[in-house]
This record gives sequence, C-alpha cells and structure tokens, in this order.
Amino acid sequence: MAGSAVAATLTPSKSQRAYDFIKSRIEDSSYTPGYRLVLGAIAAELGVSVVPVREAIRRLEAEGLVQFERNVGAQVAMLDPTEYQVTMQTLSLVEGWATAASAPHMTSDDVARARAINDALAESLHHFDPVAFTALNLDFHSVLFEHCPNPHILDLVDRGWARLRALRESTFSFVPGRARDSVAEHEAILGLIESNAEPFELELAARNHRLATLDAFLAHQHRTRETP
Amino acid sequence: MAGSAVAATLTPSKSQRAYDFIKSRIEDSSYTPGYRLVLGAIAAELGVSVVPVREAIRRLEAEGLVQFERNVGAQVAMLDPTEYQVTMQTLSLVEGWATAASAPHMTSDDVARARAINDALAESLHHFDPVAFTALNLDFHSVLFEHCPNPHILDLVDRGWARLRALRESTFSFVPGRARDSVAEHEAILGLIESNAEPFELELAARNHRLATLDAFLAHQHRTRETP
DNA sequence: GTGTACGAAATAATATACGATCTCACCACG
DNA sequence: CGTGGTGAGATCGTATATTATTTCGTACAC
Repeated sequence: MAGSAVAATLTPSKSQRAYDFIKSRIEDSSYTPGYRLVLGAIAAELGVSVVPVREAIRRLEAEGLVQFERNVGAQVAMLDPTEYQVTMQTLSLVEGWATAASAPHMTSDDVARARAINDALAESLHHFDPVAFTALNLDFHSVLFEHCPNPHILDLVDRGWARLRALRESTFSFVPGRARDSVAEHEAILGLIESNAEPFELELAARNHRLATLDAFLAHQHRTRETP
Repeated sequence: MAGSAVAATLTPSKSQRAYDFIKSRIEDSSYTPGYRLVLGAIAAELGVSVVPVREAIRRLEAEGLVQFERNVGAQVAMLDPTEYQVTMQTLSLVEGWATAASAPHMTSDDVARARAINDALAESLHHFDPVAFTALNLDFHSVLFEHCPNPHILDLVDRGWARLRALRESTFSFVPGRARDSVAEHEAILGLIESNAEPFELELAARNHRLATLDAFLAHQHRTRETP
C-alpha cells in the first residue's frame, strides 16, 4: 500500500478502519485461514454498523485474502496447494520484473543496505527463528523494489506478500534446507545489480529465486507427508 | 472473469447487476473517462438503492476502472499518459507470461484458429476499421491465453484489457503505421509456438509485441501533438 | 432406522433515513 | 479589484430497519 500520499485523511473512514482491522487480524494470524467472518460480530466488535464492514470484506475479497459466497458469508482464504503454487508463480513474475526495473535506479548505498540486511539474514540462521527470517527476507526484497517505477506492479507484489503473511503460521513456513541457498542467491542478485547485468538476466534470477523457494516448499511438504 | 462455474446464481445480486451495468457503460464508452458517477442517479436508473451501487463502484475502483475520492465521489478513471504507460507495462508482463505458459498446451488446431483470426486481422486493414481491428486483436490474443494454467494472471490480463477498452474512443486508438507490423509479429509468435521455442524466448516476444504497440502509440501521440 | 419435510434461528442483502462533508456561488470587507 | 467568509444545495457516509436466503435441528412418515 505504501502510504499513498502525505495527507492521509485525518479521521479514516469507518470502512477503512474495518479494512485495516480485518487485514491486520489476518496477517497476524488472529484470523486463520478458514475463519468465518460474520458481519454482525465484527461490526459489534468495532462499534460500527455492518455496512462499512461489508465493504471492507469485499475489498479484501478483491485482493484475494478473503473468500466470499453469496448469501452465505465470508471466510479467510484457504490456500490449497494449487492456490499456493499459483500465488507464488504470480509473485515470482511481478517480483522479478520489479527487481529488474528498480535496479537501474539503485545507488551503491541502496546496495549496501540490502547487503547489510542479507548479512543479518545469514546471521539469523544460527538462531533458527523462522519469523525473524521471514521479516528480514521481506526487508531485503523491499530494498530491491524501492525504486520500481510501476506502482501497479508494486501493488501486486504487496498483495502476494500479504497472502503469504496470512498463512505464515499455518501452511507456509521457512524450509530448513532452503534458507542458506536463499541467502546465497540474494548475494548473487546483488552481484548482478552491481555489474549492471542485462535487465532480463536479473529479472530471471529474481524470478527463479522465488520459484526455487516454492519448489523447496512443495518438496518439503511432500517429504513430510510421506513420513508422518 | 471466465464465468467461474456452471451455475451462475439464477438471479444475480443487485450489487452484481450494478457492477455489470456500470462496467459495460464504461467499456462501451457511454461513460467516458472523467464522467462523474453519482450514486443516487445510478441507483434511480437501476431501480435499486444506493448501497449496492456503492459497492459496485468500489469494486470497480479496486480494478482501476474508477477513481474514488472520499466525500466527493467517483468518476471514470482517466489514464494520463503516465498511467497509460504503466498499465501497458503491466499488461505486457502478464500477457507475455500467459502466452508462454499457455503455449505448451496448445493444439495445432488452436494455432490454426489463431492464424485464421490473424488473417482476418490482416484483411481488416484494408477497411481501416479501428474498432473491428481492436476486437479481432483481442480475439487473437484470447486464443493464445486459453490454456494458461494460472487464473490469477489471466485475471490481471483481463483487467488490463478492460482498462484499454474503457478508453478505446478517447485516448487509445489504433495507430495507422503500427497495425501491419502487429500482424506480422502475431505470425512470428505463432511460428515460435509451432517450433516449440524456449519459453523465455516466447515470453519476450509476446512482451515486446505489446511494448512496441505502446511505443508506437506514444510516438504517434507525440507526433500529432507537435503538428496540431 | 432412514430419509424427507417442515420450521425456527442465524445471517446476509437491501432499503430507507439521517447526519456529515464537500462544493460553489454570493456577498461583505479590505 | 481582490480576498475571505457564509450559507444553500448536492452528495457521500453510516446507522437502523426490513426482507430474503440459508442452515440446521426436529419431528414425522415410510
């Protein structure tokens, strides 16, 4: 969302408040996938009427965080493996482009910041803290996107990340063997940026970086399912 | 959108009707960019209350067809040149991927259909009919996307096309010198598909095809602005 | 015992009503 | 002549009320 401008409305509308409320609940896993969102209940909790809550839920539906069924209700989206795969594909596509498009505008200082974060990421491996790892990983990529000139695509990246955050605790998690490779790939990407590599080369590197994470996750899931 | 399932609800909800109504008005240019969407007026015209209309407008806002301002109202989105460029970039990205991802699943019959449409496209050049050209062009690309396995990305393609259709009559138009090249590029893309080219090669070809259209449009606009 | 019909409770969908906010024309004043 | 205040009208934002739909439990028939 990247705080669209200087002056956010002084008093956010109630539908906006409802939107923020529900979204944060989803992202911090207070509402887990499958959780049923009942208009009246949420409205009562927020001290507003159902109309703004309804609007908030439909916005979240448009973003794919919530599933909605006519005359039945809404629930937090459940990403079955197929959904998950599709989301990651989309994210790899837009993330790859955003990285490549941002690279020409990066300063050496930006690269240094990214590298510092990646070092912290490598450090965090010793403590085995998936949550910290995920947060730092987002920070790293955020630096890479910072100068992306296409706000639509940045928006799509945000949405993809929001969906991942939504299932951080349940389905998605940091895959043990994968993290180290991930750090190495980050460094490789930084190298491509510093050497002014061909845009498409960088785009593919960034894309494959995410797809590799997807593959690792799927393989891990498959492995753990076979040996319960 | 791709009619999600067999049984669409028998009686579409009123908010859905409002959504379809407004969207079709935008796409057929009854509502031109900048047109002010007044809740009460549209509600009266449809014989419903303002609540479903409001919901429809906010859905359209999420899709980028409508611009909304708090306590002021909504209007049909106006794509300034920057917006236009950004939309086309995004479209080129997702379209390129969708084409490459769909190609492996295309039958020779699909390719033949696409080629037939492209022939009709070439034929239409003699009549200088931009509207027919645009429609056939969409048909052509639709065949290329048909087997894309990622519904999210297909959705993004749809949204991009919707924005283009919205300004067909006003800003966007078929650029005289460009159409012939476009037909040739279509044929080249079909050639790549038939020869089972590398996915990346096909993706880039499809992407550049659209970016070339963008460039031609911008150049044309620049040219006509200099000699008024 | 199983399946079906019925009805009540829960919930969503929409209508209506009212209050809040913005826009803009008009006028007072410098 | 320009600048800022002020009020009316238009329009949005939300609360409340009403209607429609679904769900689920229960009783009845077979």
